[in-house]
Parts: sequence; C-alpha cells; structure tokens
Amino acid sequence: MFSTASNPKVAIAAMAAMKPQLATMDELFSTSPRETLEMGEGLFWEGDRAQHIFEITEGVLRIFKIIADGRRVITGFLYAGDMVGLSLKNVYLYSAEAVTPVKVRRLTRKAFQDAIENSPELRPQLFSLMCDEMAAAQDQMVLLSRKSAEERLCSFLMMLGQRQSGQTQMPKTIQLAMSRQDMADYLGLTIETVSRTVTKLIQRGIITPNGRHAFDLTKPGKLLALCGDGDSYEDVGDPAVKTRQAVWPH
Amino acid sequence: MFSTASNPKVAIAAMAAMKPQLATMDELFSTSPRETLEMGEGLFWEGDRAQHIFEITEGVLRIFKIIADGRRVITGFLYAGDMVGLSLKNVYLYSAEAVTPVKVRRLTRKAFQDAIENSPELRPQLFSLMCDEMAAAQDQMVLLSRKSAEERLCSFLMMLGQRQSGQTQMPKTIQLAMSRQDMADYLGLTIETVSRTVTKLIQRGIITPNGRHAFDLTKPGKLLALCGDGDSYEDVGDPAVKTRQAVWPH
DNA sequence: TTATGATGTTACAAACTGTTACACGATTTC
DNA sequence: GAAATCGTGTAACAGTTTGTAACATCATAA
Repeated sequence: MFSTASNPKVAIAAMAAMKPQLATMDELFSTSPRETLEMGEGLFWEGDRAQHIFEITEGVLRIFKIIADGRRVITGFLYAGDMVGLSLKNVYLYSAEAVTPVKVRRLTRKAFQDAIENSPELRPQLFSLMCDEMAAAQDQMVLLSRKSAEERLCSFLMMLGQRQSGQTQMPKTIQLAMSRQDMADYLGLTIETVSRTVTKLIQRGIITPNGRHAFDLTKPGKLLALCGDGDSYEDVGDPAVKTRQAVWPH
Repeated sequence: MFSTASNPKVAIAAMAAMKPQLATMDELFSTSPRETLEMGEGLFWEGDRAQHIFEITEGVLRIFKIIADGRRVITGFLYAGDMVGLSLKNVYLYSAEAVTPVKVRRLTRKAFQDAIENSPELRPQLFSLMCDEMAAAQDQMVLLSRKSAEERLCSFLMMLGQRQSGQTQMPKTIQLAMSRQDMADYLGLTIETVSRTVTKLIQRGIITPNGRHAFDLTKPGKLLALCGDGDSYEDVGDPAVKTRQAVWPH
C-alpha cells in the first residue's frame, strides 16, 4: 500500500499539499466562513451524525453529556484556537453549546481527514493536540476522583489563569466566562458547594471578587498550594527498585 | 516537505515499510522480545523519561497518578492488546504497574513514530485507538462526577464484562483481576464503600460471588439498569431547534 | 495443623456535600 | 416603572460517603 511517485494517489496527495502548503491547523480552516453562535446556543448534540470538525475562533464552548435523571457532566470548556468534533465514530459522543457568543469555522470530516493524511506537517500537530487533550482528561479524573471541593475550585481557577495568561505566569485577574452552574457541573459539585467554597476563599483573602464574573488573585501562591497536586514525584525515585509498590497510607 | 521518490527520506521509508509490510499495531511489536513483570512490579513511573511505547501481550496493568498526601487515582486498567506510554511529552505522565503477572513488548518512541509516519495503514488505527481512549476517559469523568457508589460499581462490572466478552453479549462470569483497593482507587471510592456496595448487590441477587475474584451475573439486565447512563439521547431530537438549552431540572 | 500477614467485611460515628428554602440584586418584560 | 425572571448567595437540615476500628477470611509458611 505504500509506494513512490509511480502511485498516482501519492502524487495527487503531494500536489494537493503543495498548493496551499498547509503548515498549521488554523490554515486548514482558513477557507471556511465564520459562523456565529449566540450565548447558550448548541453547536451539535450527543448522538447527532458527526459530519464536521469545528475550530473555535472566538468565545467559549462547553462540552457535556447528560445521563439518567438529567444529570449533566461538563467534560470540558473550549476556547479560541481549540477544535471540537474529533472522533472516529459516526455520531458525536457529547454535546457542545456556546457559553459566551461564539464564532466557529467548520470542515467536513472527510476534508479534515484528507488534509491530515496528506500533510506530514499537520499529523504531528494533531497527535500533539490529542495527547494534550488526553492529559487534561486524566488531570480531570484526578480532580473528580480524589480532590475536595476546595481543591477542585483552586485547580479550576489555576487552569483558567494559565489558559488566559498563555503559559506565562498567572495573571492578576481571572475571567469566568461560565455560570456557577457550569462550574458545578464541570467540577462534580453542586452550585451551592461552589458558592460556599468561593465565599471561603474570598474570606481567607486568597481571591477577591472583581465584578460577578472575575476574581483578582490576591495570594496566587496560596491558591497553587490548595490545588492538592503537590509532591507528585516526591517518592518516585530509583527505577531500579523493581518491585516497589506505590505507597498508600490508608 | 511532502514529496515523491526523488526525496531519499521517503524512498527509504517506503522500502522500510515494504519489508515487513506492517498492517497492524501488533505486527509493529512482533520483533521485540517479550518481557515479564511480576505481580505488583512497575513498568515505568510518572516523571520517568519516556523512551518507550509498550504493548501488553498478557495480563493486566494499572495506570495511576499519586497526588498530595499519597492519594492514588487509577486512571485505567489495560489488558492484552492495549498499548501504554503514548505521549508527546518527554516524561511519562502517569505510572504503570502490573496487577497480575504481565508480559509486554517494547519499542523506542522513535521507532514507533517512524513506523506510524511511514505507514498509511497504521495511522488510522492509531487515531482510532486514541479516540477510543478519549471516549473511555470521558465516560470515566461522567462516572466520577455524577454517579453514586452503586452506579459506579455496576458500570465497572459492565465494562469488565464487555471487555472479557469481546464486544459480544455479557459473559456469565466476570473475572476481577484487581484488588478492592484498586477498584476503589479507580472508582473514586474507599475500599469500605466498595465492599459495602458489593455486599448490597449480592444481597439483592444481582451478582453472586464466585470465588473471591469473580462474580456470576445473576441479573445482567438489572446490572445494566443500575449503571445510571440510561436515556442519554431521549430528548436529543431535532437539530433545527437551535437555541435549545440542555434541560437541567435542579 | 497452627501461625502469620494480607485482604476483605461489617458497624458506627463523623464529615463533607447535597437538599431545600429563602433573600438579594440585576436584567428583562409588559 | 413595576413585576417577573434569572443568576447568585446564605442558612438549616438531611443524606451519602467516609474514617475508624474491630472482626472475618484467605493464602502462605512454619
């Protein structure tokens, strides 16, 4: 199946790749028109036929599932530059709604797959994206599995801060695009517990409310310490100690 | 960057791919020797330099992270045929230990990446694998975020059943390779809660103990009903209703 | 067989989070 | 501009899950 220029399929692919010379994911979507979503509007629903991949150009999107009794679980928030809809299944595995007004561009799954398959530049980028997504999912599992309400809140604020600062140091102010209910459904808490915990953090002077949907980081160091993921590596030492079990002081 | 046979890199890659004609992930590892892990032995640790990708040939592996206070979160169990160590980072993002005696085969990351990059057969398979992993991670987030202890247990047993039956219908008996503590750390519960919940399911006649590490499915229908993920799609209807919000009866 | 340690089970009190109810302010609607 | 609605904050109470401890069971070795 793999061949050289004598295979017309490869030759065509090569030519296709030469024309726009796609080097970034963003360029892939550059020919698509921008579409607008109002606040609260849905982009697609769990179970819909998955025909497109989307790139977010502006705004914040929430990804969620609904289970029995109407319980909602938000599995992620997506910001400008992120992509949604990646999957091999024929239906979307989750729903997507606009948290704020949102602008997206879309590509058919086929166009996307062809572009990836024909671009040795794009493939590692896609792989990298998926790995990052997987790492984020695992961190979220840790949060939901073993962290207290306070640790969840602090972790969430730290994540938002890092995302807004773009990998540099923490910003002074953290913007919350989403409602308390969205936060609760993302953190596996109720809205009341979110409220209580936020109040406690404010009373302890760790954050200061700045309008209804933003916080100033008064003590960013404290916030980091309260995330609960310190010292992960502390006792992971000599790999030569083969039969060591994880220490579990229960 | 994309070219035809005039590019020696591609030509070499083509030749390399022609020799073994790699069509499945399994074949990729077929030249590597099998390595053995004893029960409880570690394969790698979170923070180690990530130099290899592993394929599990036999046995069960647990993937986990440790956070502050020694709290452990098992993010997954891996069985024969699964791969571990996929990531773009230079260090492993989690630890891997043998739950049962395990056999693995390894490939350097570079060898793996080259093989993927040079095989249009393997790429979709890898993509598919990663998508499945992502879907499983999201299901796990739902479980950890909003399911009760009983729902978690039932979901876990169903998952094990499906894995053991190989996508066909539920088997009569479900084998538990792991300890109660492992189950607890995977389901976000304590070992006591796991015990109590298992006892309840037995008393209600839904499962029947079959030795210490296996259950017979007396009422598989009941078990499925208790998973808590029914009716996810029930009100996901007309995509034309654009501004519909998810119903959230709180 | 008996001893020993690891693993699993059960009971009870305690803690955290969820539930319910109501108050407040901002925005929208009429 | 008043009323209704929505999102949010606060409080008392209830409930599930946890933590602690004791006990039971199993596997292995003496």
